Amino acid sequence: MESRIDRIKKQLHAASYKLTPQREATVRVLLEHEEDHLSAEDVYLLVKEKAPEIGLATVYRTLELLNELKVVDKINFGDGVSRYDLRQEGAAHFHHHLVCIECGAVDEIQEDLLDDVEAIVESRWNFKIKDHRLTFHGICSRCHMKQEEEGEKGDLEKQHAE
Amino acid sequence: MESRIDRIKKQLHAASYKLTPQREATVRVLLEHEEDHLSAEDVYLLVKEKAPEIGLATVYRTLELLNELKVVDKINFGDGVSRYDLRQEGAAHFHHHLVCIECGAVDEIQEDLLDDVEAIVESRWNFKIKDHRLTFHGICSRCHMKQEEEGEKGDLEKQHAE
DNA sequence: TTTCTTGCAAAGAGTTTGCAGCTTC
DNA sequence: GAAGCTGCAAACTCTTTGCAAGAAA
Repeated sequence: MESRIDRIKKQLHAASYKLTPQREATVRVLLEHEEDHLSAEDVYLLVKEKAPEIGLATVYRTLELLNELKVVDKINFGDGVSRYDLRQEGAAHFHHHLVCIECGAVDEIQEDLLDDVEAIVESRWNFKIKDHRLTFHGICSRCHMKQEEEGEKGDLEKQHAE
Repeated sequence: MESRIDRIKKQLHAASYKLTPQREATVRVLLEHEEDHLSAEDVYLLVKEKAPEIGLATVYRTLELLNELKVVDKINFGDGVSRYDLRQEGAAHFHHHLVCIECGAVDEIQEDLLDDVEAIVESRWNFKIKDHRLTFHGICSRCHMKQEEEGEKGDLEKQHAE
């Protein structure tokens, strides 16, 4: 069976690039951290564990390359660092993100949800959409629950104080 | 009648900040370029025209301050520069953007359009939305039209060649 | 051989910070 | 005169680039 890395290799070859050991190590790190939103530095440190001789510049160049080939999407959550997110295979659109302003966690939404909105934008603004970025900032379910617990605790303490 | 700058002044005072001449000049530049998406450097150069002695650091500090007070929103379109966008007065949500991948133009969408999507996200992911960022990347109406014209021109040239 | 790729170090770009001096209340 | 604010320069962070050496076709 053809693995994901084989398919990426083919994509590289199709664009006349090679899958060098450094590039392979980088891709493997991305595959192993598909849920995360790693910065170039993050990727570099993880790749270094497998290929200690790799340089940060190579990681940047590889990520840039993968971005060109649309294997990864480069995204910025406003903290001044670019993050690299593996695109779902065959996904028509880039997925969305939920960024928690309490704990910093980043969750993904794979569902598109934007079909209707995009239809409106394309027709009303006569804008041909090629890609999108949608990020919600707010409080994730985990922090939400934690706050409710603390609220109850507070209530209990108040009761004790009475 | 109370002007927009007066209201911003009040907001500053409410948070115990002053509207110094430098801050006022910066705010005025933002008001005069409400349609644009200026970087800190852009703002700096424009403010310099009115207040040549101002320093870049002051502009950064002022923009940071205005961002805190939610007078402006800081946004990043992926070109490695932060841009500062005046928030519509009383707007519940940050507006959306259309970034043209041909000419780089950035247009704004003031309509919310995301109500339904946000309702789904809040209930299905149990995520309390506080803010959002939505940007579409694609071809703006102007470039679109230009391309069609060129297409026609191309067709004509083909006819001549025959 | 020729072309592509790499690691290193240096450079670049954007942003933040330390600090002495200046305002303002 | 205490507190806040400013301009300047230096520092810092993230990213890109030049280049000589190395690997692959």
